[in-house]
Amino acid sequence: MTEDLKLNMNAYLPLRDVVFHTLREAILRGDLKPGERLMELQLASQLGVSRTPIREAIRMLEQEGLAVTVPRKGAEVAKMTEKGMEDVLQIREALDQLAVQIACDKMTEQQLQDLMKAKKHFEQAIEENDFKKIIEYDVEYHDVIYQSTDNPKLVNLINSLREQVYRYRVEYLKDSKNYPTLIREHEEIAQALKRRDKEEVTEKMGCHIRNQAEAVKSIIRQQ
Amino acid sequence: MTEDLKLNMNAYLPLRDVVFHTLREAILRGDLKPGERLMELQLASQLGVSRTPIREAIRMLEQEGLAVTVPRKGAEVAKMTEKGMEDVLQIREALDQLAVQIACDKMTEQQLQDLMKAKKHFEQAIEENDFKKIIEYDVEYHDVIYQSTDNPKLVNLINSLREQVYRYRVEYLKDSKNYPTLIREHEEIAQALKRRDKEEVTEKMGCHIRNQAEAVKSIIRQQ
DNA sequence: AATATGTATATTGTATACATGATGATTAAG
DNA sequence: CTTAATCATCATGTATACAATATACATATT
Repeated sequence: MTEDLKLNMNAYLPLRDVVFHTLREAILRGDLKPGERLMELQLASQLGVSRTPIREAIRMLEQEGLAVTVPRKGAEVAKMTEKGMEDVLQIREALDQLAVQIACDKMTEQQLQDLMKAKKHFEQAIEENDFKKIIEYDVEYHDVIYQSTDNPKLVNLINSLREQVYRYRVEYLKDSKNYPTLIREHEEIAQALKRRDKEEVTEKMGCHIRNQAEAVKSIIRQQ
Repeated sequence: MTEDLKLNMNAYLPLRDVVFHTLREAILRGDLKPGERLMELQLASQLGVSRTPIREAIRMLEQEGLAVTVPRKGAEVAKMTEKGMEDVLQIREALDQLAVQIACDKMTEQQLQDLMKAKKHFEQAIEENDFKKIIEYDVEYHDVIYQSTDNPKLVNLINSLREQVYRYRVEYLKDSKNYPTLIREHEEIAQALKRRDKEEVTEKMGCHIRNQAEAVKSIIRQQ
């Protein structure tokens, strides 16, 4: 709550959208922590806008699953239980597997190259121990796969599920003992995609998600 | 637009929620048609509330995928293209298959009985040609399966996908030549669930969704 | 005739005022 | 000292007022 949130006013966008993106980022970064209250007046004065765009942004966060509001009590940043995380990752496993299966059919040569590039950058970032880049290229690696499905609704859905894991997964990516596994899994998935081997890639993606699930759940338990 | 929308004021809920549910129902019933504009002032006067709850409800509809807004132009009921429907149903196939797979493990005897009951009611409604009940028990049949997964996030997700198909699927359910197939598929799925045969139930559910996909797509083409 | 420009009007965007309900502290009763 | 009641305060819920922008139509200019 002590953060000084700032708006990116450059865009010619309704304030509600700017506020929405600002709050969303703050939640994903962990600046706004799970359970923290989202008080309209306070946010309004911090961001220098009125309550109206704040309220509308909160409605949007709500539907994204990033905020929860109790009528006449107010909104707070959504908390994630271990069970909730299990539920989310169960869905993500299915959708990520769907994504790679489609990718086997639709991925272009260009996209395969982009995938290899993201993979390589990810490995370099790990060597350099550049935490920010590790996250960035991990996200990009998966993005290439999602984009190749040519199904925007699937991409949106997975992204909104990813957001819910994101806040906790950061800890997982900070722990260097996980790196060898991650590199290997990315390699295996990429190779299977190159061979367009649906069965193999489905299996490997399943492992990849399930490993994350275990790690993230143990992080939640620690809290 | 000529409809007289009415609010269910009985509930002790913020107006935005009441408005949200009202508009959502109107969209799903087809009273508000795809592409129809959602004008704040007009809706506000029709529903007898101010613009504020209308606006917040629209933000919620937006995130549900039932409305689309262009900044400074306004909101309209989301239109669904054939490609969009394909995309949605591709996701639904994966998630409905996930649901029945989980159901194989978790479904209780009670839930199996509820499933058979919904199936029987569905068949009766078809015999009586009671269109409203046909829809009602088709929804209930699938709901029993979803509930048995014990994964509320999955249930929510599938429901929001279902809504997007709903408006078009109604035509499919009106066409009596589809009934024998539907009855058979429900029977097959129920039997496979009873035997807790994951492979079989996955396959049957896939067929069920893909058949719907074809039908709904042809309905969209006709428009 | 075609394009550009101006103006009116309708609609959305934003701020603010007022109403209502929740929360917590204080006080009175037991 | 405990408990219940009351009230003050604060946050949310809702309505309305005002500002900014888009749209359509009329008019002018080339």
